[in-house]
Amino acid sequence: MATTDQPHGKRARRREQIEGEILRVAREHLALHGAAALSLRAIARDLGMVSSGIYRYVESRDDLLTRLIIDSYRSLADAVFAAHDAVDANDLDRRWATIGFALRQWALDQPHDFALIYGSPVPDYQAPADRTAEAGTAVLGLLLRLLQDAHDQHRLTPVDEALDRALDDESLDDLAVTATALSGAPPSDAVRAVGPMLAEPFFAGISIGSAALARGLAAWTLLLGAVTSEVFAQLGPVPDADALFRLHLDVARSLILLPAQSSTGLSTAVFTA
Amino acid sequence: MATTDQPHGKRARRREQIEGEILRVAREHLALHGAAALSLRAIARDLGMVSSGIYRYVESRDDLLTRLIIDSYRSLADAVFAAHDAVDANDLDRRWATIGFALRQWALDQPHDFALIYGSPVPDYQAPADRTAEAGTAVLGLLLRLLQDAHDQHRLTPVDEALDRALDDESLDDLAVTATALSGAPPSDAVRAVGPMLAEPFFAGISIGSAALARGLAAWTLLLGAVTSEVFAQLGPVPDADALFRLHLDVARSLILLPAQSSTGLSTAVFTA
DNA sequence: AGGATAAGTGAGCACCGCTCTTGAAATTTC
DNA sequence: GAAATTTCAAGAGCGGTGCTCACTTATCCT
Repeated sequence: MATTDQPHGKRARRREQIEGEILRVAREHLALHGAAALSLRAIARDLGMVSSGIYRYVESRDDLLTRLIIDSYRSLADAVFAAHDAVDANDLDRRWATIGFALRQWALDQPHDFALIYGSPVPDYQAPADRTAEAGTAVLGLLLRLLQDAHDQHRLTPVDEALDRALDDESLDDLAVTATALSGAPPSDAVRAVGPMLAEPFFAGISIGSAALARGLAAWTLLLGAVTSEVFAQLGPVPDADALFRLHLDVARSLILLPAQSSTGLSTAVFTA
Repeated sequence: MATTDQPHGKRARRREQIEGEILRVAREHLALHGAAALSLRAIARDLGMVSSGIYRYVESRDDLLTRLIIDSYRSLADAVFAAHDAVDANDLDRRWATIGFALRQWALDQPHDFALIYGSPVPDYQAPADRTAEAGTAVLGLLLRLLQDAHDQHRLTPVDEALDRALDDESLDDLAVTATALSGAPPSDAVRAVGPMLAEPFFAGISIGSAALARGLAAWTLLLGAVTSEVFAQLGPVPDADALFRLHLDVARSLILLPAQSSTGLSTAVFTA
């Protein structure tokens, strides 16, 4: 009965290194030519190994894509969290703006990575949710925390606003199923209700009511739509993309945050300087 | 000097027919397997011609893709216009809801077509704007007309709302360049300012001010983001996707339309029945 | 009728994902 | 330490792809 479960000899070390190199070269190719042009043979060639050799490390092309997707989610989450955590936690407007700008900048810096996770799903297969869910929800979880803090500071856009009146009760009830706030509801129900993408850890301690969470989702959708529109150039060449994005970001902010007493337009002004 | 410019013999007729069949089969394959799996050889095989023969009719794979993109834009525009034009022109809320639901239904019915035009751009190349611009802007033009009508009926969400206050003057000026309303500006400037996607014919007779147009763009972005989110399953499996979409649609509506006196929630109620 | 033009054919190039066999190396077991 | 076992590199090969080219045949135009 040896104590070592996993091997650790020179072979294992070498394997780990090669796996890392494969992922590194794959990310290079992805950044240069996009996911569609990603070729296992080309990666193997770059690494000086024979084409079939790469299948010792990668199960299939889809498998490699899945790893890249997870990696991209992590990269995005790291960028957004780093930016967000460097901001005064009490400045809700700035936190929202920071999340938005960090997401946008990350997407513009590595458009192929963005396309990988928020563009059209690859060919037939769709990323196995069980491998991408955890990494994919991080940013959304951050938004939830922001909503919770806004709730605690009484800065949430109130429910009786115009846009909520337009939602009749039935719709709101439906939403309570779809995007339930889960105030007090056990996390297991959360997973069932909103699906694996919005899973357990992010709903812990969140209690903001279904309407607020619904508007949070709308803000998120608008933010993501704005970034998508810009990265994919859906409106053609836009002269002042910055201004357009600031508009979208501010509209989205207005869906969740009441304007602070002192500063209006702060979230944009901060980044205009 | 013959009077006929284009040939019309039995050869031309046959060519026209074959071109149509190629597009038809291509659309079949697209619907079944998606754009990434589209193969010229397979199409040629289905048509009983030898693989190289298809290059007499199609310049390249990208060329066929471009035709499919244009076709998809047309198909989408047809669907949205047909639904929209069957609605009372004075009922602005219902017109907006109809546009949104028609877009969503079209996207859900043919997700691969939707991915083709609103998903990640194909491999390296991006669709030549000069061939896709006209078809691509139709729906956006419809939204502009709706905004203009709202303006004329004094139903536009006013400029001094909270979300506009947040936009400082500088931002609004930037936007006036980006998404200028072009009140009175010559169409040639319009093309230069907003790019080929928002080209001449759609700005004829539009005079709603830059702020309203900016909010119109935000509404459009949110709508498109909502459809993208659903078609690409970006939030994972959502139990009540209908309710979530109605929420997004209503939030987007609130960005451009003041609630009518009599009916709140009408736009959703209409389609809930 | 005859030359120009267009369409169909098949071979071929370079690439792709992926599988299988074979021999060498590293590791584990005895 | 030697044998058995697992892991890996390498190569050949299958069927698929986009695309080109030379060649024949059919249609068109004068």
